[in-house]
Amino acid sequence: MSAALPRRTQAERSDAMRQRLLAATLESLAEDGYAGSTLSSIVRRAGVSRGAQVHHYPNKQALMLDAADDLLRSSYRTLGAVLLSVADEDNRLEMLVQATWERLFATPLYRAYTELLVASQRDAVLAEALRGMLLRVSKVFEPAVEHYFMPAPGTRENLKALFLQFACLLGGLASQAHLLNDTAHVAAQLKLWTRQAKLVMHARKGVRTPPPRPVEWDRPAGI
Amino acid sequence: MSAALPRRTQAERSDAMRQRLLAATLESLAEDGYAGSTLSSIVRRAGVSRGAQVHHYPNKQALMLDAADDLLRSSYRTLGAVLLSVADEDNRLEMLVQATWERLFATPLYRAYTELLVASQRDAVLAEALRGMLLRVSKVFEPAVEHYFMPAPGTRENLKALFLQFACLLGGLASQAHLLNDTAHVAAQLKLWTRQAKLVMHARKGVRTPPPRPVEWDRPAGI
DNA sequence: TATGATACAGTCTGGACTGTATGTAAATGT
DNA sequence: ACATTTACATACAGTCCAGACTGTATCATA
Repeated sequence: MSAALPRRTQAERSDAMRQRLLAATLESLAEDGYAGSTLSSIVRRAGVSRGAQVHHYPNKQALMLDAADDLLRSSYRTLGAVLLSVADEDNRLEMLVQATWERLFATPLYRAYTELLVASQRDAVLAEALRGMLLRVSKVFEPAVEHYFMPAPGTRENLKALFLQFACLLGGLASQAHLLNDTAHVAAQLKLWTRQAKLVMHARKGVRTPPPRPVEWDRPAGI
Repeated sequence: MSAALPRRTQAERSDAMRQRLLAATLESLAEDGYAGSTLSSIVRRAGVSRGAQVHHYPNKQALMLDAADDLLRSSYRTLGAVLLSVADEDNRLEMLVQATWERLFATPLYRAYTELLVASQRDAVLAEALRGMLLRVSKVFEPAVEHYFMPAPGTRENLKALFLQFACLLGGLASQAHLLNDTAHVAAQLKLWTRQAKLVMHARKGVRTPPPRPVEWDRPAGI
């Protein structure tokens, strides 16, 4: 009976299908890795046919590029939520560090990102895409940092460089976390960086409003 | 004529063949990635036949495990050379940081390690092998750190944690270096960490002898 | 030097994957 | 209502890979 299929419009059908495919792709990247994410396994995971995928994405690279875009977009939104969540906190830096780790780096989505990142070492198109997306993310993240924090008086620390260090540290930590049999190492590392950062920066007093951010990134998908 | 083949012993033949296969495997890992390193491509790169590989390694995983062992062993030796090279330097920390980056992390060998690391997320055997090897490396590196450096007076910094941070930072940096179009970022990050580390530690005065290290790791190959 | 063991070479096959080609249903425009 | 476009489904073709298999050369030993 067509009660379960209440006559969707073409755009709705396409969007829903693309969504399912992208979600399945990111899941598959996190679980099975880049090479293990075959088109067959992805459509199986998404519960759709092979034809649906080939209709929306002519080849594997197109699907991966769109998945990367979706991933970065989603991460941006999470980052935004994290930044909002620390807006009125007192120990803002600790909260930011912890939340960034828990909600961004210690997630399946970051594992998917790792796969794309490693694959981008041999795929120039993917590399260029990731470069552009990261640039857009940082273009919004860095003002947010300046919005919330300032160099400690007497220091002239480059906050951008400090947070790039933070990102690299968390990335390296996440990549090797499964080899460190003691999970306390991670907590210790987060504490360590927080302590170091506090030496050269602190939260701006009285700032409780979220930083500005471009609205177009809040839309779930599509340009 | 057998002039070109001066009657090698069996062990010599085997060792030479394994060496060629391992070198080709690590090359292939760095260039073509884990999934791209097929047995066919590896033996082609090594210039040997398919039968040679299957004789020495019953399956792909065995080859990869031995390659990982060879990689870690080689990295250990490089690390040892780096530590020796900074033995009588005045600005020891800067030298150590720079040399570790240039000779360890900014090399094809580290790219091969990255591939193995990512693959180990889905290969429990490989993960366990890497874990054990890393443990052995750190068991030697950490005493060397204590040998060369000490916490700055007044601080009670954990040098082990600090160098784990260093390793994670360099790892993350190396993984994303190809996306940072400005190579100055890397140099800035190395400087930044050096500056931070100097706040809490410094080189031991008068120490010019290399740290102790187990001899068995100096042998080029084999257990 | 005869015999067995080891090292190496080349081929075959079943399976899996990507891209393509063709067929059907649903939605849209007129 | 009907033609056309869009969305999806299924079948197929060509390629590639890992492991198995068979054959040959080289070495060790007695």
